[in-house]
Amino acid sequence: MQFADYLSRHGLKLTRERRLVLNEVFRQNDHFQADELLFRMQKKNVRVSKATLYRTLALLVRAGLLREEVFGERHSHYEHILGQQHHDHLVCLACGRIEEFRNDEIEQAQDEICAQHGFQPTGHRMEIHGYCRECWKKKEEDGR
Amino acid sequence: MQFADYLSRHGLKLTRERRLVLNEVFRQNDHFQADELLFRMQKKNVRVSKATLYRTLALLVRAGLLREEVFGERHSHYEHILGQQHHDHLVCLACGRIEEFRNDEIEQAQDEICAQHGFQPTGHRMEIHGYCRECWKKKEEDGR
DNA sequence: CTTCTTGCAAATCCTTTGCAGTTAC
DNA sequence: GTAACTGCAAAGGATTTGCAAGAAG
Repeated sequence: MQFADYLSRHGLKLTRERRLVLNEVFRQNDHFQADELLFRMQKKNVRVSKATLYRTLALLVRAGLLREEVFGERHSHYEHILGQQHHDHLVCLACGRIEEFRNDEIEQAQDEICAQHGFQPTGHRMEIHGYCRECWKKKEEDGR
Repeated sequence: MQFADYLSRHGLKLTRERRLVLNEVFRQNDHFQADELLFRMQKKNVRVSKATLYRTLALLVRAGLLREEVFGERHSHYEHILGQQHHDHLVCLACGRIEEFRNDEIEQAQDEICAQHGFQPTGHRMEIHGYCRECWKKKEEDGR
């Protein structure tokens, strides 16, 4: 298991709590926040402390199994990496929903920009903020 | 003055403190953080409380004079809008320096994506993370 | 004069840390 | 065994808020 490997390679231990968190993380199908995950675990009577949850999420990020995103808010969102390819995000300002997209032109243009600036990229983040179809419709109907 | 207009249109007052903050904000040539600004003002013996500073920055954002950016960290960065056109950012992970760029292909591709998703954009953020020329060179020289 | 503002300190939100007891290897 | 881990509660950083006193219009 990738996580187990990462842990042993670094002299760390695979504990009951880490297994529980890992399990729940990979049960999520999209973006989630730390306290959401904790809440879901508590509902199932899976007890892990907040401290351990945060510590384990950080570990999963370092192990390359989880991606951390900050969407212009003060808390992090996470999404797991399960054979997923890179993508970017549309963030709805009304309902908070996050849609994903991927566009090769943008990816290419980025490489060019980096080359022009002598910049060595390690990653990027791109978000488009606005209103999703439903929320925009609602806004229009409310007479703006 | 744009800010004065905004204030009176909204029944708000142009106070000494707001003038002081506005002044300092437009003296910055690039990205800054709230506490940096406060520190600079304190050095000049321009006294404004932290609370008022934050309240005024929020006001300037609402008035459309200031742009708030969150660069994957937990605190905001700001930059004023002074006849500046829209641009995106290259963020160096080693020295924290922020370079700006603009690319029309990317802007266009974004419009297409929004159209495809029925998404009504209000703005976007794009950051490329990595190492600037100098920091990359240093890294290479250090034997990686 | 009335409403909006200010500064202060306390509160908030999310996250991290110190520590004493507990567990994986 | 012993180094790494856990939960707790307290600390942390950035930002926000309640309130009584002070200015703007």
